[in-house]
Amino acid sequence: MTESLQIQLKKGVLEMCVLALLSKGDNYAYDIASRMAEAVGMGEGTIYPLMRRMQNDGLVSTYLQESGSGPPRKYYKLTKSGANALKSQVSEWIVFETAVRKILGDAT
Amino acid sequence: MTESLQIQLKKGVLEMCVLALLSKGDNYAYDIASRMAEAVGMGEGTIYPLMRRMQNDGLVSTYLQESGSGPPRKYYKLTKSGANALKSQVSEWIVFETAVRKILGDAT
DNA sequence: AACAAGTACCTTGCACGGCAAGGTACCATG
DNA sequence: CATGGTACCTTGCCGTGCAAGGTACTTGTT
Repeated sequence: MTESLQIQLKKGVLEMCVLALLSKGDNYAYDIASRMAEAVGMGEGTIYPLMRRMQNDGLVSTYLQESGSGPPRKYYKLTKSGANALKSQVSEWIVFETAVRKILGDAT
Repeated sequence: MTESLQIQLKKGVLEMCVLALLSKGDNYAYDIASRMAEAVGMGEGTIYPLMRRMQNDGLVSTYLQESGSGPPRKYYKLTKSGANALKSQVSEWIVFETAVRKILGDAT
């Protein structure tokens, strides 16, 4: 029950984090998943539906590239609309985080 | 689609916030909902299932009290287990928030 | 040649929890 | 007696992360 907090916390934030990662350079899902797994414990099964959604929403575009080790990688690249989404999501995040901090108050 | 971010963000955090509010004094659902609605846009329909869950989990206990205006209020009071849950959730939150901040990096 | 292990892609079914909308009932004011 | 505020609660829906499973290519080991 307690560990479900972390699961729930991720919801909504993961997309923003992926956008932020991509803003620093194109990347492919498997690598994104690895980084996110380390940072916030994201599972691999999460990334592919997420990337698909983001592509459908026009936030990213894709291209294939050979890798030398394993199957070809599908790279994701931020679109302008994706960059805008990142900006607005970051500001929403900050508002939210500030509100939470205020509620927690001295409980920290 | 963008507004779903805020919805998703709330998941998991609301329980912690309610615990934090209760740590400052007993309160009843309707008032908690009003405060949370102002702070993070929580809907009223969210609070009752949440309080029920928290009671089932032994995080809060309840008692009734007349109100003079409307039906009697059902006050919620933090249990020891609830106070412990608050502490651990807050530290999880801080870890999480730090991780997110790190990923966002200079995107802020 | 055969096999495991690593990389990299993807899908299916499930569980959780917030929300909108709706409903009940009590009290005061007009 | 009707309106509006307080305060309780339920139902059904939807989004999304997860675990588990599956494919296929490459490299290293036996």
